[in-house]
Amino acid sequence: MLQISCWNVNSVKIRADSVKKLLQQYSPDFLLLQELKCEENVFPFEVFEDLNYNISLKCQKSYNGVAILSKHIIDEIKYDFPNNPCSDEARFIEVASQTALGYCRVICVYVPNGGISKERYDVKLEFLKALKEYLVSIANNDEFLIIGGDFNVAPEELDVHDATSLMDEVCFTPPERRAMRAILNNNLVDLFRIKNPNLKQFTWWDYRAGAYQKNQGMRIDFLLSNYKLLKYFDSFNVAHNFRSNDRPSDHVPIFASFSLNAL
DNA sequence: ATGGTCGCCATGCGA
Repeated sequence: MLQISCWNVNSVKIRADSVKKLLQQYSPDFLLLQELKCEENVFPFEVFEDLNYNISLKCQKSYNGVAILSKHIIDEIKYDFPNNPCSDEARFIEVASQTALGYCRVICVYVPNGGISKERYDVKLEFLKALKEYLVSIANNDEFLIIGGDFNVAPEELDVHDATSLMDEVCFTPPERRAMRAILNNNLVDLFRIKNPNLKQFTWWDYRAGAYQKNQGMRIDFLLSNYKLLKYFDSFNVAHNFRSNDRPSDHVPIFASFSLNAL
């Protein structure tokens, strides 16, 4: 049994108790967090200290920030990938550990939103392209590989509430969708979609305009695996009830479980 | 077409 969870928390300090509850309730082997929004010296280590997770961080003041919390001993750690156009921002962390299934490489990524300006939009496309090149280079290695994160792209019409009205909106423009599909078409599998081919299920709803109440969201958070790990894929869960919490993140946690019995 | 809400940390900016 191997379970991986992924959540854009939109401030780990505000959401620390909620993160702790997730760890206690689900006990994932790995928890991938995005948008920590704090520096390492104010990360709420004390909230998690009795839970026996190894915490790997890439932090940045006020913005971005990614973490991987692991039950397993961290054997390798990387803080960047080749040709990342946002190397000065905290958007990527990678670890590798021995697990019950075997040696497993885990990547946590926070793709730029790209909605601020044309320049940032172009940087987003470059980021996705460089990330794809990196993932292609490692996907067929003889080890398990899982990538999770907030990709800020909804690749298909089924991944948004209203494809017609969103066609020119950032996160759903054709170039972004092509860049995302290029990642999904290169030896990696969109674990939610392979399990739910026709299900309209979102992972993010805007705080504004009652978007959650109207279920006007997008599926922009993903867990992807290589084919070596896909063989053991068991189940996928979107914890959409987290969006009803007091002071929710605008994203909800997602979970993928793998088991030797899945074969 | 506009503005709606959060979280950063003290003000507008990013999402």
